Amino acid sequence: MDNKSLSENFRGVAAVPKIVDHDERRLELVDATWRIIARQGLESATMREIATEAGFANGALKPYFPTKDTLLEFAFSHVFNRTNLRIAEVTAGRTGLDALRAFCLEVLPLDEERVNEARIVVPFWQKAINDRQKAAIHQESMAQRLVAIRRFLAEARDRGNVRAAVDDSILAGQLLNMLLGAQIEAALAPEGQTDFGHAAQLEGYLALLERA
Amino acid sequence: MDNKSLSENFRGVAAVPKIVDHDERRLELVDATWRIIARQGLESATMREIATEAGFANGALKPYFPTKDTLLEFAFSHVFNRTNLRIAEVTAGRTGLDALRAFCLEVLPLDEERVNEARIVVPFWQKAINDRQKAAIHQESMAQRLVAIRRFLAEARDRGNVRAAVDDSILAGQLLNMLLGAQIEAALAPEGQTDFGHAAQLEGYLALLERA
DNA sequence: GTTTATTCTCTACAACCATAGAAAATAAAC
DNA sequence: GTTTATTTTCTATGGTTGTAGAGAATAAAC
Repeated sequence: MDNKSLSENFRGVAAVPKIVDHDERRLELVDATWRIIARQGLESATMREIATEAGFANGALKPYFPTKDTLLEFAFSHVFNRTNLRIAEVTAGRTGLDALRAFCLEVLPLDEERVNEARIVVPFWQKAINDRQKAAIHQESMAQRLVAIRRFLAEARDRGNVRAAVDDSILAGQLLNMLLGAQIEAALAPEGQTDFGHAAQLEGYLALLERA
Repeated sequence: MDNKSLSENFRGVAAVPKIVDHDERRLELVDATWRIIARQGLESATMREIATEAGFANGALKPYFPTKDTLLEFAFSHVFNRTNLRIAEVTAGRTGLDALRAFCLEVLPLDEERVNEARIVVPFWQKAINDRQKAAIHQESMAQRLVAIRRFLAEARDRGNVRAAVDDSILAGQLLNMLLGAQIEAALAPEGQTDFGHAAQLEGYLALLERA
């Protein structure tokens, strides 16, 4: 009853009026949640506030998310998935250092949208510290990114573009942590600031890989 | 009346009984807060819980911290100060890469105490996103650390131990972000895990600096 | 023991929260 | 218009929180 899927909603046989696409509505609600957290912080993301932001009254959320925790988990997952999709798009067709650069430029908080993403992710981390399920969401994404980075590094090494005398898995960990740190810096910066020198840090790091 | 300082408390002249050292009590309360956040997370750090953890009843905190926000801000500042003091101790008498290594090893979450510190810092970041005053605490500490890192790098360069063709201020930013990222990884890891390969990442990074 | 200033406990309160569910509104099908 | 299943509003409830303040407990000084 709760997890109505797309196909169930569009049953054209029975003469039953059904207007809302549940999956789509869930995304709408997640989007409203996202906006509130980015604008006013996690503590303002109450069920009432989310409902209002999405244009509904208090109780309208329950048919789509049975509890607040369900909603938040879905929302956080969605942000990670969206970023991962963007990464996949941007790195498609690229290899080696070129792909690695595109990957990092897509994750770094270089514009307002990704600074907002950082403002979502940091509250998520706080929740994940004491919630194994949320921590797993993070760890899966990170593991996935580590694999991608290592693949790009291996390609770059084959081509002679990476000569660093340091193991690739260590380099990948360094880079991933740099990206996480950049998100913290961006999330804590005063409203409106978008340049933190992160692009230069990335180029500098790639230069280190080539020369050493 | 609220901000009684050490000196005011120890007035030996008037015949007034006064038992509690207010400054010391504040530290006790901050310590209790610290333990709760490390053990159960920020959301469990209610005034009641903190009072109980410190061995008092609900209302006993108010004479020492007028509001919860005052307490939290003091607590977070204290964690930063403690870390900065440890850094100062450990780097005293060292210079160059040697000092840089000691600095990083002191910040990285390499043992349970510093993993707990990470579990304090991440919730702090979440609060700081929408609180300019708390964000300033973070930014000051980071600025201070950046200066220290740059000094060590300059010393190492003078000695020929750093040959990277990348500006020192960029290197410092990279390293600081790596350290922040490491704290996130540690804070989100399952209870008890203390090895994340961060020490190897540090050695790898220092190797990059020497060779490039 | 009495006095006295301080410290702490305890109860109370108003605000806010997530959640539940009854009732109203809605819109397709006939 | 009527029926019908769905969607949404609205009100209520139980729990938790930060904060306030009266009173009890405490311990030094005499």
